[in-house]
Amino acid sequence: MHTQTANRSDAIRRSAVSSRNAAPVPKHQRDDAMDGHALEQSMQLMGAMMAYPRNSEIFGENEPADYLYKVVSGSVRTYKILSDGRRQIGGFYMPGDIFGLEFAYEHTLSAEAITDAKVLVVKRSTLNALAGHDASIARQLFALTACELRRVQDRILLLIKSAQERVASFLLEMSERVSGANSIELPMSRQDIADYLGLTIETVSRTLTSLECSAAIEVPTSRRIVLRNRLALSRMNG
Amino acid sequence: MHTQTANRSDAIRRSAVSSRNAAPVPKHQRDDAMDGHALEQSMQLMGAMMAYPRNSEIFGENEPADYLYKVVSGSVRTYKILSDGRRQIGGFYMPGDIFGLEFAYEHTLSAEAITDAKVLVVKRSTLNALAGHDASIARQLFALTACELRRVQDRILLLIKSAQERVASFLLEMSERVSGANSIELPMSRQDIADYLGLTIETVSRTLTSLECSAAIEVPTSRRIVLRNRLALSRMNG
DNA sequence: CGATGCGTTGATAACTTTCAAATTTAGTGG
DNA sequence: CCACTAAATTTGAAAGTTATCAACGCATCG
Repeated sequence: MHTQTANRSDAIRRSAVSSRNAAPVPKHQRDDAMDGHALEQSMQLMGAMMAYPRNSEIFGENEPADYLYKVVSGSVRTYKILSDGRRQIGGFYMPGDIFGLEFAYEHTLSAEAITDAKVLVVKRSTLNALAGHDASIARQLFALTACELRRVQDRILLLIKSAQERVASFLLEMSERVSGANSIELPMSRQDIADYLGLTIETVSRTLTSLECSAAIEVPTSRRIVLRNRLALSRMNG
Repeated sequence: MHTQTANRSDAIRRSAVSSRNAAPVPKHQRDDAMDGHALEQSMQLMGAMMAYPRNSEIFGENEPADYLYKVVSGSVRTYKILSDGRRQIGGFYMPGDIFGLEFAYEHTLSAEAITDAKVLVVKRSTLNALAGHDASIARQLFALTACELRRVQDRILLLIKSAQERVASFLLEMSERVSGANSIELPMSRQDIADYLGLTIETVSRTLTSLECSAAIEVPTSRRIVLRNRLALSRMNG
């Protein structure tokens, strides 16, 4: 089923690159990237730590994609502004996630800090050179790319579904990525969520209310969401 | 479904023989990788030419992604069946196009011949080995991947738009890819188009009718479409 | 305070799907 | 080659979903 694949790819990405992240990664999910933390260590070693204030730009569309980025703290969104003014969010990145991996010579998206964020920045050419010497780094870069592609494909599957399915999928995805626990602290606004899911903020808000009424979730504050009935949410994923 | 695998290994053995008769490659496919035809030539040389009848499976989801495929004649669709029975089409591939480039160890999509098709099949490991020796091949593989990723991202942008915008975009895309001319012969059914755009066949049909009424296109037969007003179609793209 | 930004809620309109039926096209056997 | 059946496409009417427009509540911050 669809949820399965989404969760799986997330887990792979996180297991490959994240270890300072508090959330423990179940063992079976590690098997996909067995060659340890070579990439992570390299990034720590060669990377520059940068601090970005809330809503500041990390890179812009059409800039050369010379760097790879790893979120250390805070969170990040990538996005694109369409000619009609609408904004499509490409993805959200949490501590441990790697972004900027667009596999082209220029960025096709812009990136901004959602909250104040610390980001490790590494020159791509450096990593490529390392990959030439260390096959485990090459494998991890390959695995990251495969994950990114799968993530984008999963989003396509998401976008052909109903509003309720999209929101439910989003909550499950965030739960996996932020903590794995039932209580989620969302770093992003309703508008961010709407632009990610291809909905309006009103529809997102109404859908959350409706999920709350059906006892699938609780919304103590607008940024905190508690999953009360995961099974019900999963069933909505088609 | 399973005959294919048997045929495949058969054909691979007599690979060098059958790869002589190559179809001309559309120009746009070349533009993406400037370092000549190294990759193309390698595929011709090392690939096995396979013939797939209409609607037959080329590979299935979850099979190991050991091969790369290049359409020589006919056309191909990749797709995924969702748990609710809906089908999402991942992409259409025309002569000259390369598919199966999913950048993971297993296919995440299935592939079928839309029409009777001839396909050049090359072992991925062979290409990787070649890429190790010939940087131009490596560059072309990289460029292909970047292209594929961008195509998927563009589709996300498509899926958040209205039915009219999706159909208009689809027609312009097909025009680019099939011939560049205004008259398009579509190899795929309305259902294929609908599953590609995340719409129903009725909506696709109605939208085409409406575009015809507004004189943007002509539909002499259901499979042939003539673009009468590209500008109008482009404007719909947002 | 009053202003401002964010989120929620309501009413209505626009759009897309669904279900049903008519029409055209394609394939098959006589 | 025609007739016939099956499949694909188009069209219509009704229902369902989401967007739009407008108003309201609720925090935060000068």
